[in-house]
Amino acid sequence: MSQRRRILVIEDDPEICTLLRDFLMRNELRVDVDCGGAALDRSLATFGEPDLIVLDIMLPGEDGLSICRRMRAHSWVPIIMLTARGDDIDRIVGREIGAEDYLPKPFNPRELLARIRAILRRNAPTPSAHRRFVVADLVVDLDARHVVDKSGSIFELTSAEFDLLECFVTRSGRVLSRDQLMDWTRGRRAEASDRTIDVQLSRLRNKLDRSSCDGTRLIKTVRNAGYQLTVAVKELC
Amino acid sequence: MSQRRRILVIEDDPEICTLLRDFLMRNELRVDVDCGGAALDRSLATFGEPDLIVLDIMLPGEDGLSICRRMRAHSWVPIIMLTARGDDIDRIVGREIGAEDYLPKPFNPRELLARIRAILRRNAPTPSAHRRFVVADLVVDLDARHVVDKSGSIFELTSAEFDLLECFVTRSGRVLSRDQLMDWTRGRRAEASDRTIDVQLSRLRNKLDRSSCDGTRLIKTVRNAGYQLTVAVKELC
DNA sequence: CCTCGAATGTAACGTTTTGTATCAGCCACC
DNA sequence: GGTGGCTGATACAAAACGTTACATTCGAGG
Repeated sequence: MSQRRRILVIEDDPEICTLLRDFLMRNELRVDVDCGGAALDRSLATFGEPDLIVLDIMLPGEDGLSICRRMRAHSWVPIIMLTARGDDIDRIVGREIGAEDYLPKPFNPRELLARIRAILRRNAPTPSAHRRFVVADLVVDLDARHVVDKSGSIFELTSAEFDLLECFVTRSGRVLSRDQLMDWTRGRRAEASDRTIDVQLSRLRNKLDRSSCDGTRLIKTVRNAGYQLTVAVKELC
Repeated sequence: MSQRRRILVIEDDPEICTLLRDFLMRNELRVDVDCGGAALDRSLATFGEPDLIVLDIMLPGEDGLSICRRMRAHSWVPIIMLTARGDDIDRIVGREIGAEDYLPKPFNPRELLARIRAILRRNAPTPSAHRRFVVADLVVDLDARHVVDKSGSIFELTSAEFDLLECFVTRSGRVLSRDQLMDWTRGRRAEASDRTIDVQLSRLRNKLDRSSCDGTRLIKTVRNAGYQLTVAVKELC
């Protein structure tokens, strides 16, 4: 993907804002985050239409539904609404509002990413291939959500394990704290105790190190800081 | 989606109205819903003839039969009548009334869609091809509502199974929640228990994975979120 | 109208995945 | 060597999910 697609996020909760901006930017998307309908208009005037808009339904001032309807009068930029449980979904994705998709809060950032990618792919001139990464002698396929080992045999991880691995692969080299991993894999539904990440990581290590030949640990512990993927990651095109 | 066909629905039950509008719009059709003969005349005057009319036979005021007969005096727009059990079908589709097709209430929205598609195809300026998608080594034909495997042999799915598959194929890559799948396959008559989707999906997986060679599951589970089709989907033209 | 069989929904049970608690080992520091 | 904070591993219970069996519905064909 030579040219990064631009996503505009309209959201008033600063915590979700940073979470989304970080998460999406690490995933090859250009992201503008702003709050409220006025900001949207300003952004459109300055930068033109983005490739996709993520729009919270509950905003101070003009609400998301109204903004969406207003957009639809003159534009068909795909819009994903962040809804609350109980919102009238049919109306939102129907003709009256005209959103392209919706996502009930609280949501997993990965799920939002999947929806964004799906919509972008649908609107793309050429259907884009899977995003795949080489890690040591393994190949991690983020769209198929599996790992291929040196012998070529496919290797399934559980949902949580793969989420973790995805964090490391797309942020190769960085030390990731437990809090960050928690945020990125669960999107701040984080009620789980801190040690949960440790256990998941232990299970992930078990599977990875068993299938990757050389005895070294791919994911290293950084005491008092978190974990770190210590091998180079190369993206396949 | 170069040109959406326009459907006009004349129906007085508001529940069926919203149901049909939502369901049909999600299936690439432009839909106007209105109630009663006067509304029909108004709509014709404003927007011109639609590509097809869905007409309830029981309406307050002028009934569907009369409206249909009146239309036939000057127009051959295809009309599908929604009939009650016991209505005289021969008369309705016969020369006297002249409807193109009929559907007894209560009906499955999907069945209505199939009939609409059939008629639109029949009346299409160019005999339009089936909408077909390649999924792994299978070909999914949305209009024939069947699957063709690599060996070329046709592969029937049950109605509900195909509905599910259609959701995934037309929304490739997205994580689809159970609620969404419920909405899309039944048009918000969702009285069924949550686990129904699981069972249907299990049955679908059985058939798909048995006929698609490579051992991996085409549809993966995303814990706490739903299901996801994890292979690239290419549309055939 | 009745019967039959396929398709579907529901409930129950088995399996996998996940979160938490617990204990043992490690390291830094005293 | 002892201590306390941190981490790894394991066990176990709870939750989510998969699958099967059975009841129900629906439609075809007599």
